[in-house]
Amino acid sequence: MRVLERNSERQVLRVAPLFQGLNEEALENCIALALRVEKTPGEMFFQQGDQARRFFLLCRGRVKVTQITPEGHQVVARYAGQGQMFGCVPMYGGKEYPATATAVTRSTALAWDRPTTDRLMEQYPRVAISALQLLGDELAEVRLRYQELATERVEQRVARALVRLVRQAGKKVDAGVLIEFPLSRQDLAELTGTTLYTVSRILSSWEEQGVIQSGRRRIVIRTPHRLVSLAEDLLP
Amino acid sequence: MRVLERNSERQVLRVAPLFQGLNEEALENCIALALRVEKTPGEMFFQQGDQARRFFLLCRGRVKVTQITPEGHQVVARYAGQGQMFGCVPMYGGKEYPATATAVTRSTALAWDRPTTDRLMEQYPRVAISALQLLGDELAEVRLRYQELATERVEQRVARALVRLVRQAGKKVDAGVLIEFPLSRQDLAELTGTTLYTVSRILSSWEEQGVIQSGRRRIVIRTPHRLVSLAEDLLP
DNA sequence: CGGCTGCTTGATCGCTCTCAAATGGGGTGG
DNA sequence: CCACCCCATTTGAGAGCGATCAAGCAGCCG
Repeated sequence: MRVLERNSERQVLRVAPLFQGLNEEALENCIALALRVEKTPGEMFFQQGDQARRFFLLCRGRVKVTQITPEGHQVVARYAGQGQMFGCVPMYGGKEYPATATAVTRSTALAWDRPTTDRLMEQYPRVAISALQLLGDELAEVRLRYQELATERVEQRVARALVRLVRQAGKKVDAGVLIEFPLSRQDLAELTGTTLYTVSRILSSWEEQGVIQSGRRRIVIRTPHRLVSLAEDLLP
Repeated sequence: MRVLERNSERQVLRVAPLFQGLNEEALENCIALALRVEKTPGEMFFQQGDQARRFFLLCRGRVKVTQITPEGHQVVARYAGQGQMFGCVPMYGGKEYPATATAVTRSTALAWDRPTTDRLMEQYPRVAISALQLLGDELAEVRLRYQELATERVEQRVARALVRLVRQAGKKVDAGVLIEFPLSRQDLAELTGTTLYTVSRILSSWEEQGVIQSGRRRIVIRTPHRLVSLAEDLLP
């Protein structure tokens, strides 16, 4: 059992972007230096404001990354999936985590502490290069979402968010495509910069039109192409 | 003259975050490999969609980085100042520039093409580390602005934007603090995700209250502390 | 089966966008 | 040096998107 888990983690790391180009020996070395962390839904890997001691790579599950303002407004920065990094502040010298990471499904991650991180990047420059690339991609992603938030209507933003979630966590079921982790209206609202009420109204209207089918913290897209045209703001 | 310019560029590079920790010889080497680019106000270093051949480091002047949506809505990502990088896509392997870079004052930058960039990062790992850090800082900055856009009112966002601009481009004059490059209401609107009309109304109201004094593409903050409390949403 | 938690829906309000028109400052060309 | 024109800005009026508040509903877990 223990060994099986270790092996599946190895599989994830082998294809994780961060470790691309490393040979088996290097990979083994990285794994050996990692700490294994497991969380159940609702548990947190770290909280906003904590000392940033480690960075994480998600092997299994789904992690919600959120930020909260002094006034108590919460926004969802992203949902991280298998093979993605989160809490990567230590890689670039930040002191505190600027966000909270919460498991939304049972999740296991590998974590490296700060000195180990530095050592790895020194020893395997490819890792630093990959990190640079991943950070760049993330920057582009956030910029895009910023632009959308600044210029698009709520309905379109919600559609876009769903399209993205489908791409990274969609699972075919007979009724359509299911987003395979619990996702409330509140979550969607915090992901798109609106309120739970508005999201609820939008989803209700889509349900009437047969675009989706939803339940409590559960969404199935029945006609993905229709959702995409909503996201692109094409008139039906 | 030529030599004087070269020397001032050297000064900028010496303190630029990207090249921190490099010795004189390494610095000279970097300079030697760079291309010098000069632009007058309104000219562009590159446009969104162009092949990303080089990355830039601004030695003098001010550069506006903008993105435009398919529907033609423009947003300002940031204003880069002396010593900052822009167009750094090549550092992390992107193909096209995701934004346009326009000089707002007479500007000179040094630029490195893609192979040179790779070589520099290989030869001087500190540069890669610094780049990682700078990218990380920028990511945090964008995330913050995203959060603000999602949760704050327009007036507060405009106040925050002005506070930031004062910090990075404020110049003491007898009437208060001047933002030392031309900045229109339209620019401010695109920087804060609102319209030129709303910005105009807000600035008019602030002018009435004596917080600022403004003219055409010109803003002086008379009472910076009042602006800060507007940005933090403290009641006066 | 009870209660908690998430969801729906109605009513209302107000911030902000939109469109229209006028104003004015500054630079340019004669 | 002056006049003109362009562009940034101001201001008003109106509409509407989406937030807010208040209730009621329903699935699900213990």
